Amino acid sequence: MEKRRLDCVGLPPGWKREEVVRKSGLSAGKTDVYYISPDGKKIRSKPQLARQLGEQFDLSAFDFRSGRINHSQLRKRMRHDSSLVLPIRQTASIFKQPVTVIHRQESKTKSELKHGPQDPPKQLFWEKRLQGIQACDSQEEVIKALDLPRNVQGVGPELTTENILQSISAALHISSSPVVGQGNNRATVAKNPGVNIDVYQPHIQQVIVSEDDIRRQEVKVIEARRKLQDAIKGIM
Amino acid sequence: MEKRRLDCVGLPPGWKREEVVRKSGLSAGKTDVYYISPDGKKIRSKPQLARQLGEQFDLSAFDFRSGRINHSQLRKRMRHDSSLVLPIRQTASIFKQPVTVIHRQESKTKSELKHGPQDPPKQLFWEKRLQGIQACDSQEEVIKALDLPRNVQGVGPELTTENILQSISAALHISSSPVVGQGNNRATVAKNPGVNIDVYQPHIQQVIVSEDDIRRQEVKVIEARRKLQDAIKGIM
DNA sequence: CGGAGTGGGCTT
DNA sequence: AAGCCCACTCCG
Repeated sequence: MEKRRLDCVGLPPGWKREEVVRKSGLSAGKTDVYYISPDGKKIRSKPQLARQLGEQFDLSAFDFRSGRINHSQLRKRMRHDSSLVLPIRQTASIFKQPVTVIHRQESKTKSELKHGPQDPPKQLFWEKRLQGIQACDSQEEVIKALDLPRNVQGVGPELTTENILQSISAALHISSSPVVGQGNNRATVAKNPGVNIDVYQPHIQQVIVSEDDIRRQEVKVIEARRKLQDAIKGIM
Repeated sequence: MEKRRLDCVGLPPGWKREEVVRKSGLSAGKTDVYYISPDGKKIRSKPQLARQLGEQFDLSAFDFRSGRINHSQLRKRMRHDSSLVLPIRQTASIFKQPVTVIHRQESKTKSELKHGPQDPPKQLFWEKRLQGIQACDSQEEVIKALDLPRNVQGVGPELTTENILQSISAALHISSSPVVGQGNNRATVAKNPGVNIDVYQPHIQQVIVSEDDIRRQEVKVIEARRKLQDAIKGIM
């Protein structure tokens, strides 16, 4: 029998993946997938793989059948919990990676908490968990990240451009109220993020938009619309 | 595991029904129902059962989960179509049974039919399809049919007490106008049911209600109310 | 490869 | 939201 044994992207080095096609019976034509551990042991299911690898590995996003990290799985989970669930960095491999958990300062007493429906506490800087995850198009080409305009400035500890973009995207996606940035300035926030950060706003300073900015944007939009019209005329 | 495999009332002999409770996972506690065909094949859904049994069986009123003929299904259909749908006898099994179809005499021409919204033709004596179906209480004890008062007399061919009761029940249930019985007498109807029967009325002669009848009924009601009051006092 | 047992899309 | 179906997983 011809078998394809290949190193597997989502797994530690040394692991091989194998596909076997069923040749007869009711399930003829279906394939069974299994994995060969570095020491030659045959693994036939995801639970078995998890047992073999141990606690250090997070297989929640690993698709056993395809052998890849399943991004649609990730999206499914996110829908249920907009602030994500676990303080575990989301990556494109199954290695669990340490992440600093920053607890929000709890100023409320228990009796105060009893009144009204309680929102779960929002983690500060949770967008950092998205670090290293990149969008790609249908051909799996990674889409280049945007550059930030000069007047958009991060507020918070060690924020990369990537972090800031993710923070803004998340705010636009999740929030139903205006996205305006942090009211407090950088120095204040640095002193005590737990108190001085507005968790409902992205980690950027408030951006001053001048009349000139608005006018320039209007010109751009009109320009873009004209180009689109021309393009459509060219097609029809 | 302990399984209850039982012969199933609504199905041909030899079929067994089985209930399995889900023990783990997100759906723990839910039950799955399946059926074992006489040759041991496991059937897991109603469409699959229909495929297995073939055209000879009418599962429209069969409730897969409970394994019974579903009378509430029947009622649901009646709401949409007060004269029922198919010229198939409704029984307590899923076997399709032959039934004599009586077409209503069509005196209208096609051009006449074009005007206004058309009611579907009402079948005469369709209540006969209900023959053999009996009400039962929650302990599955069959509820004894009522006796008819002497002044309630059937009008129509070969009507049993059962037919008449069903006809009256159906009229009370379906009709929004007064239920008064047939205007024409028995002899006239017997001559030509298609013409002389009022399909919107039950198959009974009009009942003469005298002043005396009314007075007797009033006494009965007052008596019943007093007894109910006494019973309630006894409880509280 | 079969089949019990569960997940999850789709319908009501 | 609840339930029905189906397809899949995982282990014998």
